[in-house]
Amino acid sequence: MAHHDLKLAPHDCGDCPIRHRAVCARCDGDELKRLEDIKYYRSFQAGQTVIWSGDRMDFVASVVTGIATLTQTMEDGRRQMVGLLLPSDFVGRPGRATAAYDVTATTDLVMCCFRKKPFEEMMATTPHVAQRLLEMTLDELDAAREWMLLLGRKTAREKIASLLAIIARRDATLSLRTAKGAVVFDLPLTREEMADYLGLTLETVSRQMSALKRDGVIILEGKRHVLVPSFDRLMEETGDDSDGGMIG
Amino acid sequence: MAHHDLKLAPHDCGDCPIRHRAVCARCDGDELKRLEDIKYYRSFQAGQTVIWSGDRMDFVASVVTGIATLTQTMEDGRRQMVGLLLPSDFVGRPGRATAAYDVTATTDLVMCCFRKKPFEEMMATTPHVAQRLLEMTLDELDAAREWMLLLGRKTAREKIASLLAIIARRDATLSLRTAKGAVVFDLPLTREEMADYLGLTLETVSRQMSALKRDGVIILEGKRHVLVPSFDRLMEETGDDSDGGMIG
DNA sequence: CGCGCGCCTTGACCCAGATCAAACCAAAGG
DNA sequence: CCTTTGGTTTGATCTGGGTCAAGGCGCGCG
Repeated sequence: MAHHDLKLAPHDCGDCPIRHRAVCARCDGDELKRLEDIKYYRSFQAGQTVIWSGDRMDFVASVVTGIATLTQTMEDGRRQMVGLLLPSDFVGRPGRATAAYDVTATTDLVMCCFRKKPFEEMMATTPHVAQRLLEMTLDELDAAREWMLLLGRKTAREKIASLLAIIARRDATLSLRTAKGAVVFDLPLTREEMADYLGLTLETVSRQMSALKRDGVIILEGKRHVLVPSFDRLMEETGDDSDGGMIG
Repeated sequence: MAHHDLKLAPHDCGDCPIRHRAVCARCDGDELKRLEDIKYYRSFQAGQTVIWSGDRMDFVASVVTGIATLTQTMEDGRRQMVGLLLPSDFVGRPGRATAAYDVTATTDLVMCCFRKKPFEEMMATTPHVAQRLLEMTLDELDAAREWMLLLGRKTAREKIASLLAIIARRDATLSLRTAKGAVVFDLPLTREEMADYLGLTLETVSRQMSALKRDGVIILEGKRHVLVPSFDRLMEETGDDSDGGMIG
C-alpha cells in the first residue's frame, strides 16, 4: 500500500491554499489566531470513509485538497450523491451532533478540522465566520437546486454533459484551458460515482460517455482523461440556457 | 372573481403568526422595531406570479400565510419545482440583485417584504437576523438533499407517498390529527404541481394516487382532501428509513 | 509471466413511466 | 338549463434507461 507522505503538522493559515475561499475567508488576524488554536488536520486516502451518516461528529471542517462526496443510502442499497466537496468547501453543520450523510474521500484528501464546540462559540461571538458560512450555504443551496432540475427533468445524455461541464468549468477556473474554447481535465469520479451523482446506473453512464465520444463532443484518453474540443458544443448538450445559466 | 379582503395594512410584529419561526424569530424589541420600519405586506391571489426568474428583485420576504413555489424552467418548457415555501419560509437572497427562480403563489398568499438594501445593512450590523437566516438556510439545504434522493432514486409510488408524508407531517404540526395514527389534510397542490415537484408527469401522479387509494393507503374525498388511515403505513410506502428519517 | 481484481464497455431484453388521446367531473357563468 | 373551462382520470402504446450477462482492459502481485 503506497503510503503518502501527508503533512499532518499544522501549517500556517497565512499560506493556506484555501485561505481566501473557505469559511475563514473573511477573518482578520485575531480571528485567524483563534481558529488556529482549535484547528487540526486530518488526511484520508482515496476511497476511505470520513464519517458514516448517524455517527457522532464533534468537528466541522474545510476541504483543503482533494475531493469528498456526501451520499445518502436507502435501506435496499439505492444511493444518491447529494454533495460534491471541492477544496474550500465546508463539511458539517454547527449545532448538529451527528453526521446527516456519509462522507467519503474519492481522492486523497486533506481536511482542516475545527473542534465543534469552540467553533460554535466563535460563530456566536464574532460575525465574520458566520457571515461567510451563510454565503457559502446559500451558494450550496443554489447548486442543490440546479442539481434538482438535472435529477428531475434532464435526459441521461444531458445529465452527463452537465456533469462534464461542471467539472470542466471548475478546472477552467484553475486554468487548464488549451486553445480557444477547448478544455482538458481528469474525471475525479468513477463511472459508479458519476451514476450516483446523476441518478443513473453505471451502465447508462458508460453508454452515454461512449455516445458523446462517438459524436465528437468529447475525446477520451483512457477512462479518466477528457478533452473537450468545444466547450460551447458541450454546453449545447446540457439542455441549459445558452446564456451560460448564470444565476443572478 | 371572488375578491378576498386581504389585509394590507401593516400589522404589529407582536401578534404576527410567524413571529417565532421566521427570519425575525431571534430579534429583540429594538431589532423588531428596525424591521417594522422597512417592512411592507404584499398579497397575491392563487395562481399569480410573484416574480419571474431574472427579474430585478429589490426585496426579500417571509411567507406569512399561504403557499408559494420556486420553479426552474428549461427552454423547451420542462419544469422542475425546487422549493415549496410555507408560512415562515424566506424568499430571496441578500446580496443578489435578480430573482434566480420563478416564484408563484399556489394559494392566496401574504408576504412580509423587507426592502433589500436596509435589510442587508441590518444583517451586517446586528447578528440575530443573520444567525436565524443561516439556520433556516441550513435546514433548506437538508430538505433539498432529501429531495435530491427522492428525485434521483425513488419510484413514482415512493415519490407520491413521500410528498404526501411531507404535507401530512407539516399539517400534523398544526395538529389536524384525528384518531391515533390517522391524519387528514388538503393537498395545496394541483396534480401538475405535484408532478413538477416530483419530476413526474401529471398522468403518472394521477395513476399513482389512484393506486394508493385502491391499496387503502389513502382515502380521497374529492380530488384535494386526503385521509391517511395509518401514517405508519404511508411511511412504509416512502422507501425511507423506518426510524422516521430523522436528520441528526 | 500469468493470474486475479477493479473498473469499464457492450449487448440483449425488459419494464416503469412517458406520451398521445379520449373522456369525466364540478364549478361558474350565461 | 346548457356550455365552458380547468383540473383530473383512464386507456393504449411507445421508449429511455434499467437489468442481467458477458467480456475487455490495465495493473499489481505472487
